[in-house]
Amino acid sequence: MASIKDVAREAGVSTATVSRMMANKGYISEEARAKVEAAVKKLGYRPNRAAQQLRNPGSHIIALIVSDIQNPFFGELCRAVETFAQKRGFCVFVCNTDENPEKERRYLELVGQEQVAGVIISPSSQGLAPIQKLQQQGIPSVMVDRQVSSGFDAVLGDNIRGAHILTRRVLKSGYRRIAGIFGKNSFTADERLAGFEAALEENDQQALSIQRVPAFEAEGRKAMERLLITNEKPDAIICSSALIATGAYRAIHAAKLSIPEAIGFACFDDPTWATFVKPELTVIQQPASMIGETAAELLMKRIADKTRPPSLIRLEGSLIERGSLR
Amino acid sequence: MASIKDVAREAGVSTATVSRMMANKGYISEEARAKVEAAVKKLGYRPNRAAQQLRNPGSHIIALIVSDIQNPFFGELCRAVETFAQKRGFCVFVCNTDENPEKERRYLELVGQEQVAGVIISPSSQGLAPIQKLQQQGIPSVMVDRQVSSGFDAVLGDNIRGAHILTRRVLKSGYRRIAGIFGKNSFTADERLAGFEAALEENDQQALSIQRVPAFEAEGRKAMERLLITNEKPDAIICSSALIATGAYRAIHAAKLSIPEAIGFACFDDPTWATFVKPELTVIQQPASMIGETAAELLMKRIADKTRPPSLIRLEGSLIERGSLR
DNA sequence: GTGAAAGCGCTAACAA
DNA sequence: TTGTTAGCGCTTTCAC
Repeated sequence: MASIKDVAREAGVSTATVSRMMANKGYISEEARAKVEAAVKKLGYRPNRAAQQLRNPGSHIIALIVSDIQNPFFGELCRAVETFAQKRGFCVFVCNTDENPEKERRYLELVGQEQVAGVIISPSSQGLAPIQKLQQQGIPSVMVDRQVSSGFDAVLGDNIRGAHILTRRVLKSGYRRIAGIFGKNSFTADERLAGFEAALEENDQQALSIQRVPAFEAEGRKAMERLLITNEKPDAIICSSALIATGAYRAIHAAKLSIPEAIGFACFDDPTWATFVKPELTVIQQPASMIGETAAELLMKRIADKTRPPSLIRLEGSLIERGSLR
Repeated sequence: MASIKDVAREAGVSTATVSRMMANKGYISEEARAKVEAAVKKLGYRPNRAAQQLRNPGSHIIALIVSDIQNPFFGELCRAVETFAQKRGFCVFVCNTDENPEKERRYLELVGQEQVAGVIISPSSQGLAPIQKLQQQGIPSVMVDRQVSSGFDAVLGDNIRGAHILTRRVLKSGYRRIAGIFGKNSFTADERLAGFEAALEENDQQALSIQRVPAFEAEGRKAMERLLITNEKPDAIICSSALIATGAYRAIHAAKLSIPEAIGFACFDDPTWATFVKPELTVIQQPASMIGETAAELLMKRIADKTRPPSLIRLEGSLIERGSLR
């Protein structure tokens, strides 16, 4: 790999001139410029980033650390972040932690070393310490989807309100034996559960049953099956995520229960299959793109001004009424 | 940020000793080790990657450049690559090009500068030049899902054979007016089309109609609608991807055509909704995880030995027979 | 408008 | 076992 010295020699100028020319800084005679350009081309010279970074730390890279790259929510979020960042001249590196705190720690450390301009992260519950370290290094960061501590920038879905709205909608249809299947060890599931219970309480109701399970399809199915063999069966179900809903729906289907008559069904997220089943599913759609874009924008602001006070932004999802509730 | 000098001074040793200690190289007395460790902790010292990289180029990062991070196929592939790479002590940065050759060029250049250990890429059709540049820089790379040129490592789905199998299956059911809706400007769609036509020809048939459209749901729907208003309607449809199939299926549904009697339906990919519709969809499932893992493994091999001859690996998908064909 | 030279933080000979 | 030193490739004064 040709270095700046090689170019300087080839062009018959000093390295300083080459450097100035590469960075478009300072004065350069047309003659020198032409010579350097020719040499650069001839040698296929590309400045060494490591050396540049050693001299002037910083980069135009944003790290986006997500907990599950296969989750369509994060897919949509990634895309939104990317699009916004590109517009501002930043590139995005996406890292997948698989909800694994150890991987998360590794990636956080890695991006710290790589001197990224900022990081957007959906932190695991144990993620506070590494993020604080990031702050200490002076690397701007914003959390998305989950908040592990206040005092940092964060962009979240309004889970409580979303659950509240969805639950009220279920009640409005006259369902009274309402069961919920919610994720376990999950920030969003906790919030959604809180909204669910609050809405119930405000209407002097209480949940028939609340199942908390790992957010996998199989678990959603098992939970639903459990619900279906009890003496007092639920007449409506709320699921806290698409994966859980997928399993729960299959169980209902297998039991040949008619929706919405025998049982009402509603969930968070809006998977493709929601409009393929009959009746179609009533859901709270998460504003994933909006969250991503907002987070990217917030990060840019913090990069520009590290002293601004942290903001917490809540973005509302929308209730999409289809036919799975009476 | 504390530097190695600060640590050396604090510990009362030379920078060389600190360096050796950080890298676990060479001999260090217990005493020195303890002093350095204390100083490191006290100062919160972290080696500067840029400086390290300047001295010893290279990293343990793999770049995974995908054309559409929202596509579940790539989601699954990412995860597989990640899992394999982590096992070998590598981290993965995922970049999303959105099928945009300009973004692709930028990312390829970026990861070249960042001196990643290797790159796995699903290249756009214009992606040859930047990849060759990568090779010149000596950065190992392997292509997945698409091949833009031979002479490089590549791991691909066996699209031709997959389409061949699927088409034969359609023929076996006695369908004879078979139409195909295939992606446009797409390597995989081209291959699938070739397999489709070959299978037809081998059975002395020919396609009733071949639609080539951008791979979006709306386009799939429009193509299907077009097919449905012709005089001679197809009695079976093959779609080259999930997104196209989604739209096509909606059009069939809207037209109240019964599957598989009035019209047979089959497609590539295995979206969640494939088992939510009745009858469930017969599909060719792509071996996304397998492709990802194989690509990661191949990349490791090339990193270890840059002179090995390039391999081209074709991985078969599996025909999943459900009820959408007679 | 240009060049000489110092130095970013680190590592690897080599000498002690 | 440890320290001294040179230098990785680049940018940036500062003097010419």
